[in-house]
Amino acid sequence: MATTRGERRTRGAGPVSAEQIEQEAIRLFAEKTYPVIGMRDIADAVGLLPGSLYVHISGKEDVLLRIVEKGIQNYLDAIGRAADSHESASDRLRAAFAAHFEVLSRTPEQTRVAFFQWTYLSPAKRGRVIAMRQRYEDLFVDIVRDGVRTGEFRQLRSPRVTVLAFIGMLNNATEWFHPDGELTALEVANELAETALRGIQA
Amino acid sequence: MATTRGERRTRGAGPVSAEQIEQEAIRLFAEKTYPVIGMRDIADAVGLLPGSLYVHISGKEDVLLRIVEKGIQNYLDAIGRAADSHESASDRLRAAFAAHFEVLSRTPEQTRVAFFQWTYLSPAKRGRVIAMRQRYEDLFVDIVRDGVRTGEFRQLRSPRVTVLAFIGMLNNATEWFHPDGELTALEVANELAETALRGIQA
DNA sequence: CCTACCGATCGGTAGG
DNA sequence: CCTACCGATCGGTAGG
Repeated sequence: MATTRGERRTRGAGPVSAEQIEQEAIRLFAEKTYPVIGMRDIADAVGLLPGSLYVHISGKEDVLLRIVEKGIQNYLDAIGRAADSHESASDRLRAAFAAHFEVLSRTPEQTRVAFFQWTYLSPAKRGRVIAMRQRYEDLFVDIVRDGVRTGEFRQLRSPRVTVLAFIGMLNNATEWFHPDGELTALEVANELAETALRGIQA
Repeated sequence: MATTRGERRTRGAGPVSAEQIEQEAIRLFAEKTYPVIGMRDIADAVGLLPGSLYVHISGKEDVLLRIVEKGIQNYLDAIGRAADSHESASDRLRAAFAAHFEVLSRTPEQTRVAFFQWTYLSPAKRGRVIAMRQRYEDLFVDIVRDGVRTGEFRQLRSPRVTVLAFIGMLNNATEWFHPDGELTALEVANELAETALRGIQA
């Protein structure tokens, strides 16, 4: 029941920064989830005593908020670039899938926290996160609607449900994709984009 | 920060059963997740004092285990029947999607707990759950492999990745599907099965 | 950045 | 099923 806490960092390894605290928090939250990680676990990981964390951060929830916001922003940036080109809807969807897996392979732990643990934020802090998630969803909605409009994609009975299914597929890949697995991020992205596109092309 | 606890049940509404405790726990875990729900919350919901819960249950984790195991079993039963017929692989995949959404629409909260909160079980109790999840996955793997073997589906570069994507799509639907939404469970299942099948058919 | 500590809350139990 | 309570742990702070 009691978690064995890791050893303290060796002293003299330099002063601790808020950035380092976030990095260790990402690792711990991704491994065990936010509510079961204590400030004492984070303190152990960076080699401070619990109270000393508050020199660098303002509170536990604030650490989570920063991790989540930056984590989603990584996806908005990468997929935003992919969705912005003047290529066909098919090529933009392919590029969006590739961008998604590229970010996932670069930040797998932060992705787990950002996609699945933002729900632990108090209502007051959720607003911006929900808006960011909406923008992320809209990037895909726009591509699919575009393709349907130009006739590149077939008339879907419910474009929204289809997009939610695609996004769910991508989000859930966080649970099984390993950056150092048999297939590279690009290979997995291409495989899934191929199936998704065949599924909706006219 | 502090959760306002619900009121106690009116006394005299009959004795409490383990079944009722599980039902309230499903509701609360689905709403807020296992670690942030206290035994005091569950006690309030069923109208007992915290200590009295232990007349009916042996511990918090045991309640979670039962919810998770029954929750997954619902899917194994329904999808197992769908996957067992002598129809084509396409029809069996369609039936499996329909069965999935039928169970989801019947037990949305238990699904949320079973699919996403089994990770809070201690390693000792995870074994059976992981085995059940594997059987669930294999039901889909078998259908897809079958279809590829008979030439009904195209040669996939990675059948496993494709199946994981389909399952991820279904699992993630737990987050957006509403039983009383615009589309029925069967309509959503058909829409997604259509796209998935077009994606992999030869 | 540490020492020392706060009030609150946790899952669970003894004894009736 | 309640009364009364246990030891452990939680996020966070005062004062240096």
